[in-house]
Amino acid sequence: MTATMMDIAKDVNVSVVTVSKVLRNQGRISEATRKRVLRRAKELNYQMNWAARSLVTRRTYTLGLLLPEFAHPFFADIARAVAHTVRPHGYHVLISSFEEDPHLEASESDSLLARQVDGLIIASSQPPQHLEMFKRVQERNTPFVLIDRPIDGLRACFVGVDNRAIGKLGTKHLIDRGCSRIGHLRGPAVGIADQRMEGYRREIIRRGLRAHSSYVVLGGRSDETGYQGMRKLLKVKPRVDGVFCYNDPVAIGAIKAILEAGLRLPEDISVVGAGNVHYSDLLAVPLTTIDQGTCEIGVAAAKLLLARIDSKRAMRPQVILIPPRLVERASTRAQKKAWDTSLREKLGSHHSGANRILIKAGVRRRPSRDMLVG
Amino acid sequence: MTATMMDIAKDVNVSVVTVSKVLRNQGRISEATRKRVLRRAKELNYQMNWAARSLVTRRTYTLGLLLPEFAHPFFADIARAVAHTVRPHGYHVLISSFEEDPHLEASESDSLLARQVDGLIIASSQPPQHLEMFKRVQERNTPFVLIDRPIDGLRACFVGVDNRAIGKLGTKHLIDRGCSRIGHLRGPAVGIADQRMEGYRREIIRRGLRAHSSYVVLGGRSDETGYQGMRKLLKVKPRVDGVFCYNDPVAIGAIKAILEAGLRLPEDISVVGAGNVHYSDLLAVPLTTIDQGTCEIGVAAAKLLLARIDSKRAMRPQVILIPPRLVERASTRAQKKAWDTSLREKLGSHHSGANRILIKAGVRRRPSRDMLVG
DNA sequence: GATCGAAGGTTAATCGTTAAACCACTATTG
DNA sequence: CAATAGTGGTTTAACGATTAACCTTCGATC
Repeated sequence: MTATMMDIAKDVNVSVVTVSKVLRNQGRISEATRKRVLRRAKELNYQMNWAARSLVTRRTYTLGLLLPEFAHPFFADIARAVAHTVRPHGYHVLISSFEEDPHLEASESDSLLARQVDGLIIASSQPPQHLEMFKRVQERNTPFVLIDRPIDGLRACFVGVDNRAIGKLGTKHLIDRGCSRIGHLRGPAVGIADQRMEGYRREIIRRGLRAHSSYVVLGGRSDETGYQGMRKLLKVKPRVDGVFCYNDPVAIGAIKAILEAGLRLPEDISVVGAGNVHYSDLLAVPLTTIDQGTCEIGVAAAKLLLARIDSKRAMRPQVILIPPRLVERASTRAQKKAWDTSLREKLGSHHSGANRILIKAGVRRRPSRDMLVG
Repeated sequence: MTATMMDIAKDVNVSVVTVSKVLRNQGRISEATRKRVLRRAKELNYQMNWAARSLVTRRTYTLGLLLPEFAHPFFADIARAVAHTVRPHGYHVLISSFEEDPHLEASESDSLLARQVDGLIIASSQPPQHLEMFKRVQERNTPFVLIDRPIDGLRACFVGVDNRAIGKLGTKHLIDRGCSRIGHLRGPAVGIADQRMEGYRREIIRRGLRAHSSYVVLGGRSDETGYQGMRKLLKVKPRVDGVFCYNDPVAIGAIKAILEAGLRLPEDISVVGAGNVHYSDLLAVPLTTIDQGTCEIGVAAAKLLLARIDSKRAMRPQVILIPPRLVERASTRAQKKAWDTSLREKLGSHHSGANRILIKAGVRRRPSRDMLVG
C-alpha cells in the first residue's frame, strides 16, 4: 500500500503531526528529527494525499478550465499558457470542453465545483439571459475569470482581446499599404464580430475614406462561408482593393475566391485576416493577420485568477484587454513606393514607412498609443 | 458556506448516512424520506465534496494525462478524445504538459499520483534507462497506459500508431503513383523515425526498387529542417521523383525547397507527409499525408485505462496499434494514366513558371483540380 | 405467543491530513 | 526564586464523506 504520514511517524517514533510539520516546513522541529523524518519519507517514497489535505485546508491547488473546444488551436494555446503560468505556484489544471453546448457547460461547471477547484477560467457560451451557472459559482465564492467571450450583465473578471482594436489595426494596415476601397467580411452576429466591424468602420471614417455599406458582407467564421462572402463582395463595384476578414479561415476562403476570379494577390486585392493560427505562414499565400495575443490572454487570466484566490476579500471585477499585434505576410501589398510615401507625408500621415511593424506599446490603459518600430 | 450532507440531514431530520445513501441510490430508504432529502439537496444546491468522498472510497474519478506539449494539434486531439471518452463514465482529466523535459515529466507524474488520480495516460519522453518514474507509478498500483511513444524494457500497456505501416503505406502510395526513385526525409534518431524508415525501406525492397542509401536524408521534425534536408536530397543524382517525409512539417519544408528549385509538384516530384495536421488541405500544395488515427489513439487509450481501473486484478500489458490511413491530396501524382503523363510532359510549358503559386481550387472533395496563378 | 425477516433507518469507526491548544522541560531574567 | 520565554514536541478535534455493523418496528409465520 501507499505510505502515509502515519507510517513515517511510527517508523521514526514521533507523532503524525510532527511528520506533517516537517513536511510542510512549519512549526519548531529539531534538526535531528527533521532529518530522520525526511529520510524515512524519501525511503518510503512518500507522496502527500491531496484528498486528505484538501479536505481540511479547503484548498485543492486545482484550477478548472472550461473551454468550448480545446482541440482548437486558440484554446489549446490558452490552455497551455494557463497551465504554464500556474504550475510554479503548485496548481494543476482540470480541463473540460463542452463542445459549445451551454447545457453541458453548466453541468461541467458544477462538476468542477464539486471537485473543489480553487478557481475557474471560462470561455463561456452561456446566453446572457441564463446566468444560473454563474450564480452557483458565485454562491460558493469560487473566484472565476471569463476569457475571450465577455458576458453582458455579469459582473465578472474578463480577459480578452481588444476586438475593436483588431478591426482598426487590420483596416489601418490596408490603408497604409495604399488600399482605398476596403471591404470587410464580417463574422456572425455576435459581440466579437460587431466590435471588429466597428473598429473597421471607425478607421475607414477616421481616414476619410467612404464607408460604403455594400462593402461589408457576411463572411461567417469558416473558410467555406468566407469563400461565399468574397464571391459576393467581388460583384460590388467599384471593386474592393483590400479586404479585412473576421478571422483567418474566412480570409483563406476569401483568398481562394479571389484567385479563382483570376485576380492577383496582393497586387489586385490585399487580404488581412485575424487570429494568426499556426498555419498562417504555410498557406498558398502566406496570410497577413492580426495576432490576438493568445498566450498573453492565458497568462493574464491565470495571474488574475491566482490573485483573486489569494486575496480573501472580494475585489471588484477587473477587465483586461490584450492589445492585438499585426503580423505582416504576403497577402497584403508590400511597402508603398517612395513618391507615395512623400505624398502621404504631405497629407499629414505619421504612419508611413517601409516594412514597419506596428507594436502596441504601453499596457492596457492606453490602447490608442501605438509605437513605430522600423 | 457551501452546503454539506450534514446540513441536509439536519433540515430533513435524518442522519448523514441516510442522506449519503439517498444521494448514491444505495441501501433501503423509503420513498418519502428519499424525496424530502432530494428536494432539500436541490434547494441548497448541494454539490458533493469529492475530496471527502475520495478520501474514503479511494477513487477520485480523475485521470492524469501527461503530454509533452499539448498545444501541438496531435496531442490536443488526443486530449480531446480522451476527455470525451471518459466523461460519460464520470471521469475528469487532469492535464499536464512537460515540454519534452524528462525531469519535469517525472515530477509531474509524482504530482498527479499525489493528487490520487485513478489512472495515467502518458506520452513519455523518459529515456529507456531511467524508469524510476514508472516504478513509482507501479508501486502505487496506479494503472497507466503509454501512448504514441513506446518505451523499451517497460512492461506496460501501449496505444499508438503502427509506424512501420506508415512508412510502408506512404512509400507504397508513391510507387503506385508511378514514382520509381523514392527518397525519404527521415526524422530524428528515435524509435518512431526508425520504424517509419524501416517501413519505407521494406516496401522499396518488396517492390523490387533499388534501395539507394543516399536517398535517405535527415529531415528532422520541423519545416526548417525538412527544407534543409530536401535541398540536400535534390543534389543526389539521379534525382528523386517521390519523397516520403517523416511528418507533415518536414513535408511542408520539402515542398518549399522543391518549388524553390524550380521543380513542379507533383509532376516532377511527389511528396507524402505523415500526421494529417489540420491545415494539410489549406497549404500551397495540399499535402497527401498519412492520418495517424489520432482520435482513435485517444479513445483506445482511454477505454483501455478504464478497463484496467475497473478490473481489480492485474491484467497482462496490452498493446494496441492503430492502422494508419492514407489521405490523398494534390502533392502526389494523380492516378497514373500513360497518355495523361506524356501529354502533360509535352504541354509542360504551362507549368514551368518559377514564381507561380499553386492553390487548390474547388472544395476539398476534388484535390486534383488545381488552379494556376501567374 | 415466541420467532423470523424485511424495511428503514441509526451509530461508530475510518480515510489521511491539518489547526489549535496544550504540555514538559530547559534556560533566562528580574 | 518565581515568573517568563523558548524548544520540541504531543493530544485532541475537526474536514465531509463512506462502510460496516447494529438497532427498531411491524407484519407474517410457525
